[in-house]
Amino acid sequence: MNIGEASERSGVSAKMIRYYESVGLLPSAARRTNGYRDYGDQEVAVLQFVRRTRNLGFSLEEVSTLLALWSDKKRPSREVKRLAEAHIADLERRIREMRAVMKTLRGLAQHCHGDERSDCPILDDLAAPRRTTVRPTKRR
Amino acid sequence: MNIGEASERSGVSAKMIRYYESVGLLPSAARRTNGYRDYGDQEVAVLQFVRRTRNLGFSLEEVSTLLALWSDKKRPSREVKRLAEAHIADLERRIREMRAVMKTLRGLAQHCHGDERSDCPILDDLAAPRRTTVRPTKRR
DNA sequence: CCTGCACCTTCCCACAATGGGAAGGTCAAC
DNA sequence: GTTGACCTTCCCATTGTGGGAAGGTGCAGG
Repeated sequence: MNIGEASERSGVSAKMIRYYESVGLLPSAARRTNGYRDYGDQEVAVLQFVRRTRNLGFSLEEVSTLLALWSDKKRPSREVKRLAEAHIADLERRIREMRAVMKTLRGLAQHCHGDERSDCPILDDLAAPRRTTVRPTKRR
Repeated sequence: MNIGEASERSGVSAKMIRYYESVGLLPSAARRTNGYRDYGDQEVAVLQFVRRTRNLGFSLEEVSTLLALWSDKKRPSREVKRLAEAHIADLERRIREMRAVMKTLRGLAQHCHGDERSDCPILDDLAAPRRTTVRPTKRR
């Protein structure tokens, strides 16, 4: 089947399928005589795997690792689990950070009238924080 | 003072200070006769405002708006509050999404032995999900 | 006076992952 | 044969940040 149909079946855009191939996440697709890429059910299954893994927030780097583990029938499941748990820990860390930011923002917004008046504790605090503000954190 | 000192005092890297200027977030800095940028306490205060606002996760676009509101003494505080609350809502949405993903991942990881054995429900599920998986969501 | 070092300048490159779009080839249906 | 829906590759933009090159400046010590 053509890339369009593979895209539709897998839920991965044609653009991304070509991109994944170009960066080596996927093997080079078979080509027809006219130069068109040619996909089978096997390839669509891989694309779906990629899409689902991406949907869970894994980076392409991690997807690549998971694809390798997937095709390695003898891999210890430990490795997969470790990857999943590292990802969970990462999500937890990011949520904690976002929560801290929210807390600060809520505190600020609470004291802001939010009406016609011009005095605004939010801006005042951004200009010179009264240590209720969260500390900077590594971004990712 | 030179850009290096302004950077140190504000916590914004020299690289970023130049970048912010280049994209119009900040006005062009004054220059010495030798071409070096020259900063005063005023400018450092602005840089600190930017850094703090960035630390709260606002985009440069939003920082720009907040800077404008900050310098407009007559703005209604409503506008600032609205921006802050929109940002809070955005954080909430993203946290909800990440939580859903975490739930899925925890469920998968739980059923994976994580030892020498090779069978792994995580990979199995990525290959063909048994509808405990989160649905795709708009990324941002 | 020269040298070295720390600073400054601009400019280009890279990242991660995705979309937009141009210029051109192909194929099927009408 | 033309039209329209595909496909191909290639380049550009995004967001925000850092790395690094090539070259100018300024000061301190010899």
